[in-house]
Amino acid sequence: MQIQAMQQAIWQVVSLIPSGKVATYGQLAKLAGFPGQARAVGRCLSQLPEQSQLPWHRVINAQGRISFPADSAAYREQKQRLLAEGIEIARGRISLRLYGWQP
DNA sequence: TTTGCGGCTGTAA
DNA sequence: CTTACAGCCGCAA
Repeated sequence: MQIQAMQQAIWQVVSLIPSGKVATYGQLAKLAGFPGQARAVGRCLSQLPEQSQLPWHRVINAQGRISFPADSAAYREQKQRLLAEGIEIARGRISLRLYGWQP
Protein backbone atom coordinates (compact mmCIF):
# COMPACT_ATOMS: atom_id res chain seq x y z
CA MET A 1 0.00 0.00 0.00
CA GLN A 2 1.33 3.38 -1.04
CA ILE A 3 1.43 6.02 1.64
CA GLN A 4 -0.22 8.40 -0.78
CA ALA A 5 -3.20 6.14 -1.38
CA MET A 6 -3.59 5.78 2.34
CA GLN A 7 -3.45 9.53 2.74
CA GLN A 8 -6.18 9.87 0.13
CA ALA A 9 -8.43 7.37 1.90
CA ILE A 10 -7.88 9.06 5.23
CA TRP A 11 -8.55 12.55 3.95
CA GLN A 12 -11.67 11.17 2.35
CA VAL A 13 -13.17 9.86 5.58
CA VAL A 14 -12.12 12.90 7.57
CA SER A 15 -14.01 15.07 5.11
CA LEU A 16 -17.16 13.10 5.92
CA ILE A 17 -17.29 14.05 9.59
CA PRO A 18 -20.34 16.31 9.95
CA SER A 19 -20.18 19.65 11.69
CA GLY A 20 -21.00 19.36 15.38
CA LYS A 21 -19.59 15.84 15.56
CA VAL A 22 -16.16 14.37 16.26
CA ALA A 23 -14.34 11.15 15.36
CA THR A 24 -11.32 9.40 16.85
CA TYR A 25 -8.07 8.60 15.08
CA GLY A 26 -8.60 4.88 15.42
CA GLN A 27 -12.16 5.07 14.21
CA LEU A 28 -11.12 6.96 11.09
CA ALA A 29 -8.25 4.61 10.42
CA LYS A 30 -10.66 1.71 10.49
CA LEU A 31 -13.17 3.48 8.26
CA ALA A 32 -10.46 4.29 5.78
CA GLY A 33 -9.62 0.62 5.66
CA PHE A 34 -6.53 0.62 7.87
CA PRO A 35 -7.46 -0.73 11.28
CA GLY A 36 -4.77 -0.19 13.86
CA GLN A 37 -3.26 2.71 11.95
CA ALA A 38 -4.49 5.49 14.20
CA ARG A 39 -1.09 7.16 14.10
CA ALA A 40 -1.24 7.31 10.34
CA VAL A 41 -4.30 9.50 10.67
CA GLY A 42 -2.52 11.88 12.98
CA ARG A 43 0.46 11.92 10.65
CA CYS A 44 -1.66 12.81 7.64
CA LEU A 45 -3.42 15.58 9.46
CA SER A 46 -0.13 17.02 10.63
CA GLN A 47 0.88 17.26 6.99
CA LEU A 48 -2.21 19.14 5.87
CA PRO A 49 -1.51 22.28 3.88
CA GLU A 50 -2.42 25.55 5.55
CA GLN A 51 -5.30 26.36 3.20
CA SER A 52 -6.86 22.94 3.55
CA GLN A 53 -10.61 22.84 4.10
CA LEU A 54 -10.51 19.47 5.84
CA PRO A 55 -12.21 19.49 9.26
CA TRP A 56 -9.08 18.32 11.10
CA HIS A 57 -10.38 19.85 14.32
CA ARG A 58 -13.16 17.25 14.47
CA VAL A 59 -10.58 14.54 15.09
CA ILE A 60 -9.73 13.69 18.70
CA ASN A 61 -8.24 10.71 20.52
CA ALA A 62 -10.08 7.71 21.96
CA GLN A 63 -10.15 9.31 25.40
CA GLY A 64 -12.27 12.13 24.06
CA ARG A 65 -9.40 14.57 24.42
CA ILE A 66 -7.60 16.88 22.06
CA SER A 67 -4.25 15.33 21.17
CA PHE A 68 -2.16 18.44 21.63
CA PRO A 69 -0.47 19.80 24.72
CA ALA A 70 -3.08 21.81 26.63
CA ASP A 71 -0.85 24.86 26.56
CA SER A 72 -0.15 24.81 22.83
CA ALA A 73 -1.55 27.17 20.23
CA ALA A 74 -2.79 24.18 18.25
CA TYR A 75 -4.80 23.03 21.25
CA ARG A 76 -6.50 26.39 21.65
CA GLU A 77 -7.19 26.57 17.93
CA GLN A 78 -8.88 23.18 17.86
CA LYS A 79 -10.81 23.92 21.03
CA GLN A 80 -12.17 27.16 19.62
CA ARG A 81 -13.24 25.51 16.39
CA LEU A 82 -15.07 22.81 18.29
CA LEU A 83 -16.80 25.23 20.62
CA ALA A 84 -17.81 27.25 17.58
CA GLU A 85 -19.66 24.18 16.31
CA GLY A 86 -21.51 23.76 19.56
CA ILE A 87 -19.37 20.92 20.86
CA GLU A 88 -19.10 20.97 24.62
CA ILE A 89 -15.78 20.38 26.36
CA ALA A 90 -16.10 19.56 30.04
CA ARG A 91 -12.93 19.15 32.13
CA GLY A 92 -10.90 18.95 28.95
CA ARG A 93 -12.96 16.08 27.67
CA ILE A 94 -15.53 15.71 24.93
CA SER A 95 -18.35 13.21 25.35
CA LEU A 96 -18.12 10.71 22.53
CA ARG A 97 -21.54 9.50 23.52
CA LEU A 98 -23.01 12.90 22.71
CA TYR A 99 -20.73 14.14 19.97
CA GLY A 100 -19.19 10.99 18.56
CA TRP A 101 -19.91 10.58 14.85
CA GLN A 102 -21.77 7.36 14.00
CA PRO A 103 -21.38 6.78 10.20
C1' DT B 1 21.51 1.37 9.74
C1' DT B 2 19.58 1.89 14.26
C1' DT B 3 16.86 4.93 17.39
C1' DG B 4 13.55 7.66 19.30
C1' DC B 5 9.38 9.93 18.77
C1' DG B 6 5.01 11.05 17.37
C1' DG B 7 -2.19 14.92 16.76
C1' DC B 8 -2.81 6.68 18.84
C1' DT B 9 -5.06 2.53 21.09
C1' DG B 10 -6.70 -1.50 23.71
C1' DT B 11 -5.72 -4.12 27.64
C1' DA B 12 -4.28 -4.73 32.31
C1' DA B 13 -2.91 -3.55 36.95
C1' DC C 1 -7.59 8.45 38.41
C1' DT C 2 -2.22 6.70 37.04
C1' DT C 3 1.35 3.92 34.68
C1' DA C 4 2.95 0.24 31.80
C1' DC C 5 3.25 -2.24 27.62
C1' DA C 6 2.71 -4.15 23.27
C1' DG C 7 1.13 -3.12 18.59
C1' DC C 8 1.45 0.27 14.85
C1' DC C 9 4.88 2.61 11.15
C1' DG C 10 6.82 6.82 8.64
C1' DC C 11 10.29 10.14 9.44
C1' DA C 12 14.20 12.81 10.93
C1' DA C 13 18.50 12.61 13.21
